[in-house]
Amino acid sequence: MLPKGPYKPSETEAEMLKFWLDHNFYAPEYTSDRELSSAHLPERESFMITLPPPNANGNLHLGHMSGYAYQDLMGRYQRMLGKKVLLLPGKDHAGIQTEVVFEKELAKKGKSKKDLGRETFYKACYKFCMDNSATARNQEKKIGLSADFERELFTLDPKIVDEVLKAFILMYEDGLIYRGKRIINWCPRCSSALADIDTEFKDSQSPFIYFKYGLIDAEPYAVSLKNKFAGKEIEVTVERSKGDKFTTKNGEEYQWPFDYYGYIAGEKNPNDGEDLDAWILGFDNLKKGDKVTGKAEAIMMRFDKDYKLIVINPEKNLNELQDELEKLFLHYCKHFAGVHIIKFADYPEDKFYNNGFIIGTVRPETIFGDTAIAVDPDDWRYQEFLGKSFAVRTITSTTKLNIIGDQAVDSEFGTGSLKITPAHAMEDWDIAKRHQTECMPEKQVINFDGTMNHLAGKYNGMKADEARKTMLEDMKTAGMLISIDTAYENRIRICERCKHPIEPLVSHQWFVDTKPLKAKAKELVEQGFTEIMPEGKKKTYFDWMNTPEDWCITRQLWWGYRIPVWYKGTHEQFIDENGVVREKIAGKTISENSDYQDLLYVGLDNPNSQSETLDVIRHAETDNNHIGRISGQNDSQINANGVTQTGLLAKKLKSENTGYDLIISSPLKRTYTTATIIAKELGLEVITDDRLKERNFGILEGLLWQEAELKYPEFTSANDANYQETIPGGESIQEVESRVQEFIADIKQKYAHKKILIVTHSGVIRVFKRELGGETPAASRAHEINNLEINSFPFRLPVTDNRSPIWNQDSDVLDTWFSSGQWPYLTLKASGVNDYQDFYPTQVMETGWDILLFWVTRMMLLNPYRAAKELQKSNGKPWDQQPGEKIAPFKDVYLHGLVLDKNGVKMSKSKGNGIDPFEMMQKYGTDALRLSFILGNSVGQNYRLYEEKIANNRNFCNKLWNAGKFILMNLEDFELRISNLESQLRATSYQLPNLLPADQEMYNHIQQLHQDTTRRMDSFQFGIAAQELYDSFWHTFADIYIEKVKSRLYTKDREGNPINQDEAAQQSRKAAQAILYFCMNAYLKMLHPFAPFITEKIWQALPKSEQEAESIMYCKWKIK
RNA sequence: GGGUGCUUAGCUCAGCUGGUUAGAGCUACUCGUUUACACCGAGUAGGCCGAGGGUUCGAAUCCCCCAGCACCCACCA
Repeated sequence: MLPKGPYKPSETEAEMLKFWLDHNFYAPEYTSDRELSSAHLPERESFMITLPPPNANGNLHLGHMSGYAYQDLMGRYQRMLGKKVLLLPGKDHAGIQTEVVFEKELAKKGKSKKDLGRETFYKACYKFCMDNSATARNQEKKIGLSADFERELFTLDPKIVDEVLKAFILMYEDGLIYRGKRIINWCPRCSSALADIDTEFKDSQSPFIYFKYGLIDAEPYAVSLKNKFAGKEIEVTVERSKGDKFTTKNGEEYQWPFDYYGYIAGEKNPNDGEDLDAWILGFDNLKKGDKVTGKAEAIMMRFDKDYKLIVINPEKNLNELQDELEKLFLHYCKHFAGVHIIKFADYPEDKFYNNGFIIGTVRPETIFGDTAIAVDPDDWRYQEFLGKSFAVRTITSTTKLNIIGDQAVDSEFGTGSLKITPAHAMEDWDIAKRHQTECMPEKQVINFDGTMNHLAGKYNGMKADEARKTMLEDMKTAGMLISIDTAYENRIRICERCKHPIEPLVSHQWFVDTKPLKAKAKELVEQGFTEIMPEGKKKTYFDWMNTPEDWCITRQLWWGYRIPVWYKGTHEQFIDENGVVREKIAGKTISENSDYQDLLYVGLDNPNSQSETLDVIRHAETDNNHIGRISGQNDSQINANGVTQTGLLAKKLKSENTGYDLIISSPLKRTYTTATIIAKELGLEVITDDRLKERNFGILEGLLWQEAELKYPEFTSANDANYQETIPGGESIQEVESRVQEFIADIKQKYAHKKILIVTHSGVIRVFKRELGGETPAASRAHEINNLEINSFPFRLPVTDNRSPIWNQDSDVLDTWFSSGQWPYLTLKASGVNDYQDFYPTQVMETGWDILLFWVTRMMLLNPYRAAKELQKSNGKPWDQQPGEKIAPFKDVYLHGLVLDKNGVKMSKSKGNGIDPFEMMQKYGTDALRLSFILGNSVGQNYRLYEEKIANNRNFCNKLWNAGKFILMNLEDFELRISNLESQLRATSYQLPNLLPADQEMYNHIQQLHQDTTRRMDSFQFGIAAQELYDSFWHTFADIYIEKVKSRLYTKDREGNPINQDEAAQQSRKAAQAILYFCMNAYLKMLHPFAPFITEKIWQALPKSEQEAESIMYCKWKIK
C-alpha cells in the first residue's frame, strides 16, 4: 500500500536510494537470484558508458545533472534489456584549473606554492581534491545515477598515472610525440604554456599606433621622382602619338591609346637605365620629335616597377581626365594590368611609404623583435620594395628588415604593411615560417616572466605594458609616431583560469604529431565504427580532424602527470644574445637541428638508478619444509641443516662484496634467524617488517600439503580463480599481495639508494615475482622456491636531491586532455581485472555538444591508438592497421543540448541566471527534474529550463502516484497468477482474443506504445519516448481507461451497499484488474529510466510473483 | 572569413523514414469538487508551420534560394 496524500519525493527518494545502494544493484556483476544465475554472467552482452569525469573539486551544476539524466536512462534501459551494464564514474584533476584554485586556497593562508615545494604541494592538492570529490560523488548518487561507485577513479590515481605515462612513452617511441620549438600561448602569471582552449578572449580598447620605420640609407624611387618633379615644369620629347602602332617587349602589337608619349630630356630611369618616360595628355598637334614643356602631375606606376610621368596641358586638369583614363586602362588591361596613377597632389604622406614604412600596431614594444615587414604581394604601393631589405630606425638604434610579400596580409587593413615579429605573434610566426630566410630566426624580446629583455635596450627589465606606455612618449620625441587611434577595438587573449593576458612566446615544448592520429579518427567515423549524433556535428568533427595542427601537451605546472622525460644533466631554456630561444643541457647549447639523441631518456623508471636490483631470499630449511607441512604464520624455526647452509651463504655473500646496506626480514623466527646469521657476517642490522610475513593459511596451518589438498581443494589449487578466496581464519592471496605492494612502495620512498636484501617466505616471493619481475600469476607459481634461493629483481629507486644525479627529470606536466583523452581505455585498464576485455569498446559516449571539440575529438585520437597498441602485442600488426571495430572507443556519440534559462541565455555563475538543481530536487523531486531534462527535447538541441516546467513534471509524478494508489486500492483481492496477462485472465471469460472493447482498446494501445517506446529508445529518441509515455499515461490510461473501468471495479456504492456481486460482474471486475495491473506494470517499467525513484516505489507496492526481480531496475523490459 | 543549428498557437517546444482534420505543456476563457488525484477532470479559443521557388498525386517534413536569430571555429597586425 502506498501512503495517503500527494507524492512526497524526498521520503521516497531517500528510501529507494538506500535500497539500491545496499543491494549493490549498480555493479555490472549484480544478478538477481530470482532471474539469473551468476554462471550466465560472462555471456551477457555488455553495455558501457564512460561517464565524463567532473572536476574533483567542483560542485555539480545543472549541466552535469542533465548529462547524468541521459547517461542513466540509457544505462537503466539497457539493464532492463538484460545487459551487463557499467556506468563508470570518475573525477578529473583538471590541471591548471585546480592548480589555480588551490593556489588561491593557499593564498588565504598567506602561503604560495613555492613555500610548500613541489612534492608537498602535490600531496596537499591531492588531499584537497579527494576531500572535495566526496561532495560531487554524493550529488551523483542523489540524482539517482546508477553508476558503479566502487569503480570510481580519479585521473591522478596511481593506477592511472602509470598508464598515462606509458602512453607518452609508446607515442614517443612511435614518433608521435616530439620535442619542438614553436610559438605558444604563454601565461606569465601561471608561467605555463596553454592550449588555445585554455584561453579566452576579452574585448578591449587598445591604442592603435601608427609609427614610421624610417629608411636610413635608401630613398624609394617613387619618392625621389616626386621630390624632383612634383609641380615643376619639365621638357619632354614626343615619341609617339595617338593611333601610332608600336610593339611591346613581348612582341605584341598595339595602337597607342593616349594622346602622346615621350621621354624627359636628360633623365634616365635608374631601374633599367633607359630614358625616363612621360605620357603627355591634352596637348594638340604635336608630332614626333617635338619638344614640349608641361607640369608633371602624377606618376603612373606599374607592377614591373616601370615609372612614367604624366605631363598634362595646364588648361586641363587630371581630375577631369581621371574617368577617361580609367576606361582606357581597363580596355588595355591585358597589357597594362596593375597600373596605378598616383597624383602628386594626393601623394600619400602618412598612410604608406614616404621614405619609410608606416606601420599600424597595438604592440609597439615588440618592434625590437621585428625581423621583416610583410605586405600583400599584389599591393601596388609596395612593389618596388619586395625582396629588398632596408635599414630602419627604431627608437634607440637601427635594425635591418626584409620586405616580404605574403597573401596573409590584408592590404585594406591599417597601412597594408605588417611588421613581422615571429616570437610574439601567432600569425607572424606562421608567416615567418613561410619565409624562413627573410624572417628567421626569431628575436624574442619579452622574457618568460613578461618583462622586456636586453634586446629592448633602455626598456630592458620593464614589464611589457609599461614599456609600451613609455615608448609612446619616446616615439613622439624621435619623430616616429604618426598618429594614435584611441578608439580601436580588439580582442585580447587571456588565461581562462587566472584572466591574465596571454603573451605569445616561442618555447620548446612537447608536441603530439596529430596527423596519423587524426587520419585514423576520421576514418573511424567515416567507416561508421563510431556514429556521431546529431548528424550535423559530424562536420564540426571532420573539420577539426582535417586541421593539421599539432598539439602542445606540456604545461609548466606542478599539478598533473610529470612527464617521463629525463635530460642528461641540468636542463634549461633561455633566450640567447640574439633573441633566439634555445635549450641547454649540461651547460651545452643544443644546436637548432639536434635530435637530443644521447641527451634524452624517455621511460617510466628513473634512469639514474637503472642498474639497481633488489635481492629477495627465502629463509633456510625448517623441519616443516622437510616434510611438507604448512607453516604459514605458525612460527617454526630453521633446523640445524638450515643454520649450516645459511652460514655458508653468508660467507659467500661477504666474499662477493654484494654491497648490501640493509637487511629487511619477516619477523617470523625462520626468516629472522636466517637474516640475523647473514647480517652478523656482513656487519649489518636487521629490520623486520610484518608485511613480509608468510600468508596466513588459517585452518590449513599445521596440515601437510597432501592433506590440505584433499580436504580443501578450493584453497590449494593453484589457479587464478582462488585469488580472492579467503581461507577461514587466514588470508586471501589478494590480501597478501596488497600488503606486499604497500611494502614495496614504502621502501622505494624510505630507503632510496640503499641496496637492500629481503628475507622472506615463498608466498611473499611470488608476489615480488609478479610485482617487480613482471611475471604472470601463473608463471610466479610455476616453480618451487628453494630455501635460501636468491631472486634478483630490477628495482629503481627515486633520486634525492643531495645525490646530484646524472639524469634530471623534465619538470613539465602533461595537459589534462592528454589523460582525459584516454579515459575509457584508462579506466577500464585500472578498474578491475577483466574490465578492459569485458567492456572495451564501450557503447555510448554521452556528453554536451560543447564538449565535442575539447574532449570527444581527443578521445578519438588517443583511445584507438592505445587499444591498437594492445592488439599489436598479440598480432604484431602496426597500430594504424588494427581493425576499427576493436579500437573505436565507443559506438555512438550522443551529444545533448545545453540547458538555457527562461530567456534562452546560457546559464552561468557570473550572470547569476543559473538554477540550483538541488533546490529543485528538494522542491519538486528528482524525478521531476530528470524528466525536465529529457521530455520533448531532441538530440543536440539546446533547451530552456525553468521552474514551471519542473513543477509540471512534478504534477505528472503526482498523477502516477495517485493512479498507483487507486489501482492498489482496487487490487485488494487480486490474486496474482504469474506475471503474465494471459494466465491472469484465465479465471475469467475474458480471454485475450475476446476482451471487453474498453480492455481490448487499452491492451492494443499499450502494446503499440511499448513497441514505439522500444523503437524510440533504440534510436536515441528519448525526448519523444518520454513525451509519448507522458501523454499516454495521463490522457489515455488515467483519464480514459481508469475512468471507464471504475464502475466495474467498485464493489460498494456511495452509501456502502454492496454492488457488482454476481458472477458476470465479478469476472468483468477481474478482467479490469488484470488489465490495470498489466498496464501499470508496463508503464512503470517504461518510465523507470526517466523517473527511477517513483517508479521503483510504486512497483515495489504492486503484487509481484516469486520469480520477479528484486528491483524494477532488473525487470525485463518486455511486457507479456 | 568558414561552419552549424533554429524560425510551427500569446509563451516554451515536439513533429522519426513526406500520407487523413498539424500536437503537447503553460497561459486565457467556460463548466465541474461523482469512493486516486485541484499538483484534478470535461470543454472552448488560438496556427496560410519565416518569405519565395522547385520535386511530388500529396510538403511543416525533401531540394534550391532569401531573410532574421542563435551558436561554434579561425582571424583581427
